[in-house]
Amino acid sequence: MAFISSLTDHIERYIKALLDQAGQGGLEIRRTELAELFECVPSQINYVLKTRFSSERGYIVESRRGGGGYIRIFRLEPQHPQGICSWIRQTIGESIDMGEAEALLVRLLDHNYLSRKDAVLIRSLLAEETEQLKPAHAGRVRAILLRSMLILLLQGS
Amino acid sequence: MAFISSLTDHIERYIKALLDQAGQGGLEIRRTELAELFECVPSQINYVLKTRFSSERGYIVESRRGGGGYIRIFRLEPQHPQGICSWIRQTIGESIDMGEAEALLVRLLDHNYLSRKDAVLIRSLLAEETEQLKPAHAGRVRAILLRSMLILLLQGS
DNA sequence: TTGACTTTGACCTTATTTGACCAAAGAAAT
DNA sequence: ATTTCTTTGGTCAAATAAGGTCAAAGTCAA
Repeated sequence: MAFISSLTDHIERYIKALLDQAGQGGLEIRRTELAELFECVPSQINYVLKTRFSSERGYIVESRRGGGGYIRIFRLEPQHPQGICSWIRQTIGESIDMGEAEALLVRLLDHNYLSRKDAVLIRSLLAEETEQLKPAHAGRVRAILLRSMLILLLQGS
Repeated sequence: MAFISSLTDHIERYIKALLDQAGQGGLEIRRTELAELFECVPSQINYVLKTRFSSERGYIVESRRGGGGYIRIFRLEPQHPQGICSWIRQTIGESIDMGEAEALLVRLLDHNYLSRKDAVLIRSLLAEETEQLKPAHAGRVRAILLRSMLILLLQGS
């Protein structure tokens, strides 16, 4: 951890300032332009994106190659207090059984992060999609499914 | 947000706007005229049709050469007797690759079943959760995930 | 002096744009 | 009826324009 600002820190701050201006809808940049602005190699930009704008940190990055290529950066506004989403990611982990999943749903329901209707739907989708899987595999699929559905509901529009 | 747009993107938007106006019945264009309008070579139009108006994305394109030649474009409504969710289940099936998934998302976006933000989130979750899986397995997980997320959004509260 | 973080560069993948050449369908001429 | 333009649209591959990956080399604090 450097005390003085590294190039990476500067680029990070620059992008975050742009995001502040951009508001909703996200921000679009060209990798080469940004690299020229900071007089660095283009792959430096990828490093900044990977280390500072990861989904764990609440960002989504999409990009396209070729003519008309771009990099888009979206900041997920935490509309629910504290880091509920990172807590969910932590709690679910690699694999989760039905009992743990149920307990998690109940907690989210209790705290009104989830509507009753959505909880019912999630239960039935979890059951439907894992019923024919071998238990060990079912746990991993359940984790992926539950994590994605919850994050989608909590962050989506 | 000022979208970066390639020529292809502009032509795509132009055709989609024409289709919106045209309603049922489809739309007829002259390849050469369109090419002149956008000051490009005629084969550019074929490229746009191939990449943006594929049957995977829900379009039908027919054409005829010679004097009085034309290109007709029809947009298909996603339709299933049991409703959009059944249509989605059927379309996704047991396994789906990223290209098919993207086509489905674009199609739902085109028909306003999905918000832009939700589409971005879904894309990112699909990528994140399948990136370390072997391709064959990734396809099945992607199918499960995409199906669940879409149904959750379309049926939920 | 080691370990984590950063910086660089060589090489790779993908999307778009262009142009030369091909094929079909109607129109005109024989 | 058949052949020969003329008018369209189709195909494909090369050139161009992005962005991605990965590992080696460099830095810096503990």
